[in-house]
Amino acid sequence: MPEINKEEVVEVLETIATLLELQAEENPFKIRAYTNAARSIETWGGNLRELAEQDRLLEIPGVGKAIAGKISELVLTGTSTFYDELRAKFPEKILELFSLPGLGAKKIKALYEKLQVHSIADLAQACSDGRVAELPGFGKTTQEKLAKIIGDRAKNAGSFQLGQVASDAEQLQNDFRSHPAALLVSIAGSYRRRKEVVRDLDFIVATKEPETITEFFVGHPLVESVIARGATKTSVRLRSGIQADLRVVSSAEYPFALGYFTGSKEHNIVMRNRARQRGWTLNEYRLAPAEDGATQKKKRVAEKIPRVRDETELYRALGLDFVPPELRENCGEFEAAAKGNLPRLIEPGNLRGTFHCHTSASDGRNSPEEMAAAAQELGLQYLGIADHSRSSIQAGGLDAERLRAQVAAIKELNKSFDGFRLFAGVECDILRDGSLDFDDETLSELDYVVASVHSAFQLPEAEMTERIIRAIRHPLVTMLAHPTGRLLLRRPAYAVDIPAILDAAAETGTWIEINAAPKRLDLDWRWWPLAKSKGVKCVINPDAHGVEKLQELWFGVGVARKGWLTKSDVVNTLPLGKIEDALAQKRRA
DNA sequence: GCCGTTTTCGGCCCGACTGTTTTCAGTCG
Repeated sequence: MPEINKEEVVEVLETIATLLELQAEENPFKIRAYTNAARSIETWGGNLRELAEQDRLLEIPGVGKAIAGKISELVLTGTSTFYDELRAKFPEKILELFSLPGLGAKKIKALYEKLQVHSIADLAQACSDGRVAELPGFGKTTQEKLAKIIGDRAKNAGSFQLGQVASDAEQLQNDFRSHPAALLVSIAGSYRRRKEVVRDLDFIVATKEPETITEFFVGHPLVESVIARGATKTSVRLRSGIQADLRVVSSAEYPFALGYFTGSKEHNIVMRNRARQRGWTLNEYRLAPAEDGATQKKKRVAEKIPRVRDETELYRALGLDFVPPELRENCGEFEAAAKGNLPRLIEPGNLRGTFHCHTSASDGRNSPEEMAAAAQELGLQYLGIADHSRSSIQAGGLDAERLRAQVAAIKELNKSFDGFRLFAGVECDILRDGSLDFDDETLSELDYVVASVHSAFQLPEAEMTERIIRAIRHPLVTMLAHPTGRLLLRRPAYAVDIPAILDAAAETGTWIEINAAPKRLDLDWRWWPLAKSKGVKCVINPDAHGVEKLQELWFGVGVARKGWLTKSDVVNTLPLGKIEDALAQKRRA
């Protein structure tokens, strides 16, 4: 029987929603119910299989009797009759049409039914034949646009790692802030929420001269072409390929626009509902009295609308503490904010050191001296050197002899520092059977050991989980690096039972890494609330292969914040003296 | 199909922009 994981369940539910849209006369709220359930499960920390076996799927918000039945069938039998039947009604490749901007269910339905368009390839052909322009609701412009999008598709894959677009985002934000007509400036959207992958950049600017600001935006050197330009909203394509949207608003509208366009969509829906409960309506410009009959029918007297000058006052108006953007995913932030229980999230300035860094001894570019100097410039008190072990041949992994030489060199270097220390470690491969790449004698000469998987990614989940847990249980292993091995937008996570990994880490006091390299950001933020509840400690590491990469720690802090972590959840916020104690204690345990 | 500090029925967030129309549907966020 095939194992179905959570991601696959989410995908099935999303696909059901998409296909239902293509069905004639389908209830739109039924479609939304499937989407809601998918989103809800995506962020649910529990184990679906366990829940299904105990008949407790209804505990997941947004999952009712019908959807619970489908999930249950999926996780217990590996298939869903409803899903399979739905899939069979439509051509296999029709789903790929949804990835084209400007095409939604209605238009795809028309293309499919009237032109027998079954795939992107079919659509490209229909465009070049001129058949698309003849469809009602379509036209020559649409046809040309679609043809161009299909042509550009390879170039603009559409999704970007946060780190790929950070420099564009920060530069545009800074340039807006330097503009004399810009009164208030912020980046919004998923970038502000520190999502690991973003599809566009959103900028909110308060100004009395919208035209001036828009003109400045479309003329910015980073801009390649203008997609749409209106009085309040302008969209452009940047040279890097990402789309950037600008909203110009008044100062009074700014906090509402900033909140609205920071999202997430799910967060905004709850915000609007809270406004409605108070007899108000919330949009991207203001809080206003609700005009609709619903409120009157319910004979509710609307509360007086308080003054809102910034986001904090907006949250306060709705009975909430200010919610940091990273937490705005409707994953429990409302319950906490209503009760005053939001955590004080870790900040970049809290980090005192970091552990997982490479040098030119393996596949890094700088020497330990250079890495140490860069770390001190960032204000860190310690840095751990953890080059690859011998099995990582592709990365120039060290054998025991070279490792000993490096340890000796680091000891020597440490004599030259004042108030700073290099730790000698290794990124030790976890071999296929869960054993480590060095013997205990070699490992015990180090200050710490980072264990990680670099081979045999295709193992079945149970075997992979057992392999990693064996390494976690090894008394000389200090921390587990990039626990799922994913490369964002390139390679999926290997199959592994993360809750089981977290249990083993909690039991042995082994730290779990947030790998801050933008291509990894692993362990994912969605797992950290569960990890924290189990008492697992986090370590934020840059996996730096050069001095400039140490700054990527910033992305790791974003993940930690998104995972609700505070300073005390992250071990490398400890100052030098205390981290030395913590390392020694782990060895004794 | 889901949900309920007012509801087990009757709701379900809402506005901008585009391209097609000649007053609006579709898409997007």
